Amino acid sequence: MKKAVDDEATGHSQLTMQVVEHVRSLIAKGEVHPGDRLPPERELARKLKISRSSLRAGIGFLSAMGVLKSRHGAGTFVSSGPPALDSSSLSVLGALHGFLPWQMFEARIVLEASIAALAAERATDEHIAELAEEVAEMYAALADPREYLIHDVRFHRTIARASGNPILGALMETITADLYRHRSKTVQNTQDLKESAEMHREIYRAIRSHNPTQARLTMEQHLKLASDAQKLELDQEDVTHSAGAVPEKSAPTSHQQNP
Amino acid sequence: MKKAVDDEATGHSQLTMQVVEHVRSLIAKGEVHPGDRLPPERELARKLKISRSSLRAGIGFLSAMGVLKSRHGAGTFVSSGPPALDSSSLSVLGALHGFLPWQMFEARIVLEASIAALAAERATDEHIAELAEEVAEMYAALADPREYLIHDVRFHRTIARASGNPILGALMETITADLYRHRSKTVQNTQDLKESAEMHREIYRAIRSHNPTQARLTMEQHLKLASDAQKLELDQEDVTHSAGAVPEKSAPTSHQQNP
DNA sequence: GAGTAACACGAGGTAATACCAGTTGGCCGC
DNA sequence: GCGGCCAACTGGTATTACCTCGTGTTACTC
Repeated sequence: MKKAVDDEATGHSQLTMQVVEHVRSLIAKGEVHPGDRLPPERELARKLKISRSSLRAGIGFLSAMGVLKSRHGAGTFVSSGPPALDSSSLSVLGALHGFLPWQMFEARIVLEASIAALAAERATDEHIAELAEEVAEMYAALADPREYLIHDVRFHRTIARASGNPILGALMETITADLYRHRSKTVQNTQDLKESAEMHREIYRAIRSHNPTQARLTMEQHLKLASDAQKLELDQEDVTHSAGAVPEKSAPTSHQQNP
Repeated sequence: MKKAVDDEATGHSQLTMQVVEHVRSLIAKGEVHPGDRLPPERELARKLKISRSSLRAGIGFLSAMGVLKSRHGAGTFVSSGPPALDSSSLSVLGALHGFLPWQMFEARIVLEASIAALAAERATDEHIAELAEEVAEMYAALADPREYLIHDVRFHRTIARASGNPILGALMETITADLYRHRSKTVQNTQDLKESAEMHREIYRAIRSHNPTQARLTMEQHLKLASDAQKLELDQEDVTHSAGAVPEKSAPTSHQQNP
């Protein structure tokens, strides 16, 4: 009997897919939930009647796309949190096809603007209340950039949830996860944070009044500013790293992170 | 209150990442191009001073995200064609988090509409000429659904290229690839195709006249219709497959995503 | 001589096994 | 009772052997 759900020319071997199918059904049947630990590899391999190597191939596949996470010595766990592809997906794909930073930013803006518009249409009172809370916390954390960032992220995630479309949310997570890798080193000054908080408040208001157009616009505006700030960081990093390798204002044509 | 903002300890083992890095640099340095064949596993393993198992873990990782494709007996190849994540990524992720078909369609509409808008801003004369050609071929293939589909896909891909943002293009490819899996069985009748061709022509005209708003609107309109048609197919498939198992319960768990 | 069938070699796929390296928690000694 | 140590888990890596599939070559047939 072949359940072969997904043949396709992808070339993934059958056993690997069998593992994927099994894990999928485990979750679909509610036997394991996000955050749960899977049975140990040796045991699972015995149960599936395959070797541990093959099982590991399947587990590798799933963790490559962010569905599973293995912790050495502890076990293999189902990812919790918002759905998202593995952060390195885009990064590697980008290295292949030469994605440029501005394209990354633009993709994020496009996605989040549309998400904000959807959220303005569909947000429930609970969502709006959550957003209000996060905005408040942002104002309260103006002096603590690390704390601010937490609520910043939560704000955007809440909007994604309010949009009612987890797929768009997942794509957003995938992109931002890649973007945040460069960040978190340099912290913004209080000045910038205040400005940022105000923009978040505007976005919140647009969503609260269920005005998609306004939500889209303010979100675009917000992210454009944020992007510019981050681009500066990137350039500085570049200068710091290459230390005179390339003169200023070098062609941004090869800006991918490259050790 | 926990400081949840994911640590994103991806958990990918070092050796796996070493392989990823190596392949990445191979491509970055232009030593291999899309479509090329990589050295055999045994040889690569020797060169990287790691075991074949570990190498295979890395290769599995890369092919899981659609960067490499292994063909049994032939070798391992770098993916060619437009950049895209592996089609099964979204499929598996969707199975886990319960993505619904309409969300898939909506995500596609959002993406392609934005892409069309960008394309209207940036399309070069060459792009526009290509689009014109594809539209013409669509009209010429009204009687041959299979041929029509080819040019349909090409039309959308050309727009993605014209948008100047390969990242958005990759996301689009990822979603549509998943969507097309259900399709291609049932072919549309000539009636529908004619209508479809006309809409493509309208999109083309909006892009040619560099009118982003119009391009976005017509693209949205087009995809909305296409989605409706495909939803019907899906429903029929459902009925066919489950044969009266669950008649109308197409949405078991409305969009929940966070426990 | 042209076409085709069989073969051999090289590639990835799977398996079995041993051992390495973090995690965890219970047990023992102070 | 408390703290540190050790043992039994866990996943991670390495080694080896063998299977299956592609592909190019060779040899046989017509």
